[in-house]
Amino acid sequence: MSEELQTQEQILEAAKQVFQERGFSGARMQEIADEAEINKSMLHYYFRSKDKLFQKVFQDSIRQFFPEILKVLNADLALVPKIEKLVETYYEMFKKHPHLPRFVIHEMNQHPDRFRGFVRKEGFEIPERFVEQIKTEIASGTMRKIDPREFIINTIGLCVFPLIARPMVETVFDMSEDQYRQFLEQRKKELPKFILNAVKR
Amino acid sequence: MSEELQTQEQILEAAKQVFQERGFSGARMQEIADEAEINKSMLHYYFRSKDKLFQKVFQDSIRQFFPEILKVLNADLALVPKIEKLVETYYEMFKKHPHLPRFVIHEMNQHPDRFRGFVRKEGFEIPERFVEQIKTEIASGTMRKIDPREFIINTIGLCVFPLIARPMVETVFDMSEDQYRQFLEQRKKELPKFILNAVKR
DNA sequence: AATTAATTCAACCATTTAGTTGAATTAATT
DNA sequence: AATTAATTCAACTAAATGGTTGAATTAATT
Repeated sequence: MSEELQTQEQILEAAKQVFQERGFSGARMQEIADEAEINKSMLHYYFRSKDKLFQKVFQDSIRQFFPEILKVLNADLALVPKIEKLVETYYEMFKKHPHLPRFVIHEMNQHPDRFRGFVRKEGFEIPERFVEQIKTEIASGTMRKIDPREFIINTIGLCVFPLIARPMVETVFDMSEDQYRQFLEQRKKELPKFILNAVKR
Repeated sequence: MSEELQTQEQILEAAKQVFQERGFSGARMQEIADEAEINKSMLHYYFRSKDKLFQKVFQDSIRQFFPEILKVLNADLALVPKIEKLVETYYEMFKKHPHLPRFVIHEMNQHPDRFRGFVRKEGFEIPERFVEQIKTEIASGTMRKIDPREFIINTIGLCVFPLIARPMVETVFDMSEDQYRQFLEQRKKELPKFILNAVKR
């Protein structure tokens, strides 16, 4: 009894790591079991099947990914500090979960309907307040006219892309691991400038 | 003999489709054979193994992806028409190969060293001329100061992200397939403005 | 037409992998 | 201490999947 929570947590942690790194079809139950330092049959004892376990991990991943970003987007902050905080948030999240964004992107494309259904069910609010904020900024002339959806997608894309395309970035610009990390640090300061300049009047 | 090229081409076309959609680990040799309307053993007759076939498809995909973009980046064009052409090129490529960008991103992250080696071996030139162009623009004061690498990554990221994150875009903004396509069309005009504005002085 | 070479495929094999089971162990309860 | 319930695992099964083979067919060459 005392072990239950710990074991389950251990499994989920291991499953998260393996699934996020290799994707559903690339993941092996044995590898998850090894990672969790338990027997393979425990996975089925706790989660019934690979698919069920994956589902749980995927949903947890989305719950980790979306609300944190949406919270910042909808926060009660002026545009400039909001963008700065958003970039910061993304890069902190990446440090802890380097495979998370690519994992979500890959798997939601494998099962778009399942993804859609889950997001709907979970009731993640659209970044409504942020859309309103953008409209207000445009109306008051502090921001040039732009479709708020474009702005949001651009902002998130700019945060995510260098993370999921890491091997390309390192290869094309001939960076070592360390130079890449350094590049990201520099980027944390530069990116808000880029985004804000793009919508300045 | 007369069939050889046709069959091989058929296999490659089918393999490209299946691998790009499902990834290496998600792809099944049987599905590729079905798609190519041939027997499964033909795959091995022509390509020896799943890995060899995948390698070929992956390399062809990169050959399709990189040089076309690099050609535009390094072209002898002023900044404004160059960015416009780049966006146009990306969106045309996506229409023909909707899974290509995500496929390359996913697989290069699964085997970054293999990717690195291949890009090196293939000798894709870094976008040197474009880097020079950016430096010149900055020096002459037509562009604000920015690390050319940042600018290039931002530009490509902005092109690619809404394509690979399609289910998210459709879900968050509650779009139908058709609305998404329409959104991309609109975006083709808006994106160059965003990029150019971001680096305007 | 006969011979040779290239091409195709149904049936098969070997390995991997998800999933099961029942006995053994451990923990909780009486 | 005895009983009951929860937990763990080694060994197993069933199915999926990559890969092979050899005979049959088709095409090219003489």
